[in-house]
Amino acid sequence: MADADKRAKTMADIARLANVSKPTVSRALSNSPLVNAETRDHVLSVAAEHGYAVNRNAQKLRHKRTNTIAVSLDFRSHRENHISDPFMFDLLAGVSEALGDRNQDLLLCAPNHNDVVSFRQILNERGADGFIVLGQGHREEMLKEFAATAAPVVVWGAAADDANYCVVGSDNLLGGQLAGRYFLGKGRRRFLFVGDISFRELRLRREGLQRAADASEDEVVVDDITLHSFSYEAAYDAANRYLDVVENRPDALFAYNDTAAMAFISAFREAGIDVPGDVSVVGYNDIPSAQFFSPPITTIRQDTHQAGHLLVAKLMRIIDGDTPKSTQIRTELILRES
Amino acid sequence: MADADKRAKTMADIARLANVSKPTVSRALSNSPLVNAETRDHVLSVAAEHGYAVNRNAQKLRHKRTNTIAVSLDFRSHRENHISDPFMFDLLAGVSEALGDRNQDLLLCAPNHNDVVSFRQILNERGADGFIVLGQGHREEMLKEFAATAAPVVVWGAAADDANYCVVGSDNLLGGQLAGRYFLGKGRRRFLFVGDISFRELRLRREGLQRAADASEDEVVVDDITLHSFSYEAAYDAANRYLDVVENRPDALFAYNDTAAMAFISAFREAGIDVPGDVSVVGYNDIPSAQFFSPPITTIRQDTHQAGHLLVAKLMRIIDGDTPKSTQIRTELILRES
DNA sequence: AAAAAGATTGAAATGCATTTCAATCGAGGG
DNA sequence: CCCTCGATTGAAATGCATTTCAATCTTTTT
Repeated sequence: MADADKRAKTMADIARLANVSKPTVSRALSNSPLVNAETRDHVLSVAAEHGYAVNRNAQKLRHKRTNTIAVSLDFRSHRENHISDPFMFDLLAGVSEALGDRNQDLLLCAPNHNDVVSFRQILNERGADGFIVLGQGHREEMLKEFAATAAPVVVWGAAADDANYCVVGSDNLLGGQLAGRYFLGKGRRRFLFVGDISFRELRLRREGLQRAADASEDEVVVDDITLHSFSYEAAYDAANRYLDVVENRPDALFAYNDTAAMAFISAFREAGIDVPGDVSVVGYNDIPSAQFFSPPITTIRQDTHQAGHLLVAKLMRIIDGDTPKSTQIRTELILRES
Repeated sequence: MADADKRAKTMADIARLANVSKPTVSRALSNSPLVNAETRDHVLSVAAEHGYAVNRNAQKLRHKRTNTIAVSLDFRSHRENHISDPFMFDLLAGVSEALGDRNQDLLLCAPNHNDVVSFRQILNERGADGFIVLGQGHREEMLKEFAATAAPVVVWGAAADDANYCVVGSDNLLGGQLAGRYFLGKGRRRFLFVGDISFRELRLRREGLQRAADASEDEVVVDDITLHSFSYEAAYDAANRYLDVVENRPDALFAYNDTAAMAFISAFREAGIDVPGDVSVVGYNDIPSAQFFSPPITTIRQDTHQAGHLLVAKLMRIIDGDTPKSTQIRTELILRES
């Protein structure tokens, strides 16, 4: 408190004030056994008294490690998505917590371009040790190239068989199977899958649904609607166009996320189709509004907390030179009224 | 691509490869007029060829500025809030975009403790130029102390008259007035405000509601329910307890956010009270589920995009030594069915 | 043609913390 | 009593980019 001088204190200042040398201060602060206990306590008290804090940039420059992890989040798709999907926010919260536990800084990035150069630049220029990529996208090839530049990276999503990078994601196949079994249990036999299967995650959900259908003794058909936008409106429009042309209406609908499920339910009801009377519906992600929608939506929930911790744990191992395997997180069906 | 050497290139490497000195490389990269155009192009091409990127840490060390802004976000209250309020996510998206535009890095922080030391530490140790505080809280005193340490900080919320720091926030007073006038227009005369007025923002919303009531020619009463938790359940329970004891039921309800509005509507309906027949309801924030709730909720929307840009613009001015005034953002009533 | 002004460039210093390596001191061994 | 070892400490080097200041080379001015 007795600091008239405005300039921030440096380690040299503390050294002078404590009558020791810079290396001793450095060692005291890092709790090195190379410094006498008394000396260390003295230095620490002087440092505290003057409110000294190490200059992280100098520290990062000297160490080759920055203890900073870049997290890329595609806010644009969030905005586009009229009814925002809070799922990514939960994931971000999980990652933030996990990084905090490990004393790592979180650099939040919204890359302008989805190319290797942009990603590589973030790592190099912004000075991050590793990269966590959240948010789906058609980026498998790009990420493969990126990982090939020896970039420590972990991705949220679904792993390709030949992926050269580590992926943490939902058990999409199981998610689809859970939905399918739920439908079968309700006596449903005409499934409809809504989603763009050019995304691997969604293709797997579709595949899980199919497997459940194939496992049934009765004949079960699975129809598809491909959506090319993530917005509520796009889903709503697609639902209406579908209702105009469809011959045999489905009695079960599995949507790639809760937003799309809501859009379809609204369109169905307006067309006089009852949910859950005529059609059973299952969504994905268990976003908060799912439980307050009318009817409350049966959906697939993922453990975002676990996801955040896994993403971080794996990335740290990669940075340390290890090559951890991809993993899928806990995935469960939340039974509600749809 | 012809780099067998794994070690990242330094500026000295590029200087040698381009047959110039380090200062020339530095100037070429920063587009300084102090370097000949031809020389600059040559250096740039050599740098690009070898995939060189400046070491941001060395750069930050040398400049006194880090071009990094710390953003604190209280994920805990987000988790507590059972139905998550995507509002903060929107705000974060706005801030992220605005920082990106200005080429500033975004360091996302979830401070463990709400004390000056923790906040100061983030600024000093993490090496950020300034601080954006998102998320409400009882922190006015702490932030005052924090700002008094000459910390460049901008806060999302409501400004106290004697605040020594810059605040950007909703026009809460107007928000309350809009709700009140909406009720009056529907012939409502018994208002109920739901929220904890120990938070300045909510106190102002309550005050706006009161002013609208006072401006009416008829007699209008305003009742209060104070919630001490932000969760959906807490609001739902409070609604039921209220219904047990209340003598004269309200005919208009203004809730501090959309989640609480939903909880009250659910409780009211279960008690046989019709919304909007018996009671008109206005929420706050216009979260996505507000429009899909049954009935779709009339609510107060804030321009989060503008908010993000304002927060950043003001912070940059503070860092440059200016002292911008606090501001309120656009606030409007979204008419729906409640 | 000499002098002054301007354009380019580089050597060395700087920012701050960490690390290497050598120096010092007292203790235990022979 | 001399020597070696361990403990403790500090001087100097290091990491990388930027900045100051002086040096060199061109032009322009008179």
